[in-house]
Amino acid sequence: MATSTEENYLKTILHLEEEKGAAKVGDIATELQLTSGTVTTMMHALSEQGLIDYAPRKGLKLSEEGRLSALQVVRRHRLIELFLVEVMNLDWSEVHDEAEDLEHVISDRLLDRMDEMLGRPTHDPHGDPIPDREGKVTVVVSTSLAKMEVGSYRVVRVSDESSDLLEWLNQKGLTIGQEFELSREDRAAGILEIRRAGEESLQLGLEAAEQVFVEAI
Amino acid sequence: MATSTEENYLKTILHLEEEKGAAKVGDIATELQLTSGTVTTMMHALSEQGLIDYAPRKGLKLSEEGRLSALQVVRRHRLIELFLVEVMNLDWSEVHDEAEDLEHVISDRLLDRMDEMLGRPTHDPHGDPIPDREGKVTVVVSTSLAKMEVGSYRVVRVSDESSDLLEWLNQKGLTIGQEFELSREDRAAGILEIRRAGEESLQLGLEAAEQVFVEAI
DNA sequence: ATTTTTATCTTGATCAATCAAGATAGGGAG
DNA sequence: CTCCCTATCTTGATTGATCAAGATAAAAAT
Repeated sequence: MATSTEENYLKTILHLEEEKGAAKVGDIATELQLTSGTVTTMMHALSEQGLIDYAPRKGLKLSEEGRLSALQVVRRHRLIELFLVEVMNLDWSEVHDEAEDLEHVISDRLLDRMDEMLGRPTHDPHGDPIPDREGKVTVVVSTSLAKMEVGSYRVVRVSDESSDLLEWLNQKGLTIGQEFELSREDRAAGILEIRRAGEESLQLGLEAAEQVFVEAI
Repeated sequence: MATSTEENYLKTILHLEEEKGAAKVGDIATELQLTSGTVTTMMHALSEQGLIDYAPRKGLKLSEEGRLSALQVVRRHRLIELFLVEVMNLDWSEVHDEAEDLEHVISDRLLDRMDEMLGRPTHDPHGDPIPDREGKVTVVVSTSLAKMEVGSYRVVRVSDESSDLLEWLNQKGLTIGQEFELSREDRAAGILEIRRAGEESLQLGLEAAEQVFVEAI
């Protein structure tokens, strides 16, 4: 139905709606690295197909149908990422781009095989929830490490935007589920210190900590 | 480099060159279900890129570079098919279309993981050879069952053109490596009879037998 | 040698996705 | 209330892939 270009627009709109409450033409353009004129054109096309409610200059939002389509794309993306990590033994830092391409091409049949093989998982390698076939998502409650005070925490999610960060975290063993102690927060210097039993303590910049989401334990 | 459309043209040209000695504009058009005008246009583009040697109205053939590109696409296609059968447990009758899409999208990194996981295989699920990274292929000597006389044979390759036939063969256990006896050839009626120890005998039309390649044992 | 056939080529048009450049509307500044 | 800024929109052009219809050349038939 939707072309892969359209799928990418839908995914971006969903992302922006979750991130900032609403998606604006300019933000979509920035995220997809396109000019706003191009985005405007596509908004008409998506509106035509009933995938978004669009009132020129007033705003736009995903229709129920559009939201479901977007969630299916997200589902494909995250299942593929998990498959690449679990089955193909790729690193969590290198699966995003691959999934970005595969998500538009994989058949429902193959996707279901992956899903089955992985035991109908609910979360991808970065801790993001995998929508089920009906588009339902299990919400993860977590707060950015950057906002936390000294105490004990568990990593529940890491933003997959920066593969450099993912690589570093992986190397340091700070993966999903990992428990640690936030032993020092030096806000002035913008540095957090992390400790784990039997490991050297780690220093982490606030920038990076923004991307790591944890729950208290 | 080449778009996936171009990759499909290259693959088709390679296929026709192997099949009939040379690829003609009209045959490419038939195989890809396009008009010959469209193909002519693409011939200019491929020629421009040095992927084929093209003399309008006189003929065309893959250049060395084009042949290597085509072989890489074939390699991707066949490795993916084998992966889908061996790892994802899909049936050999349903992997062709999936591979057709995936072959243009999968990264070299992921492809190599598959290759490694499968133990650097040399043949796909239909018995077709998988070109190596340099484009070298291990040729399989085999003759169509349709041309054979009464005797003992082993299945070494099956054309993957008809998924119906593949399904039927699979159901009857006539898979790659299977040994059997051609017990009767009734050319007039266009029917062959096949026997295997402890199995009921099978009747196979010449049409179908054309697609099954065997070696004498 | 002339005609006919048929494959191949060319041309003009279309569709999706895009950009650059210029037009416009709506919200805030004065 | 008027002006201006900025986000959004419109327009005209481009690129890749395609088709339909008509032109042409090479081969085959007479």
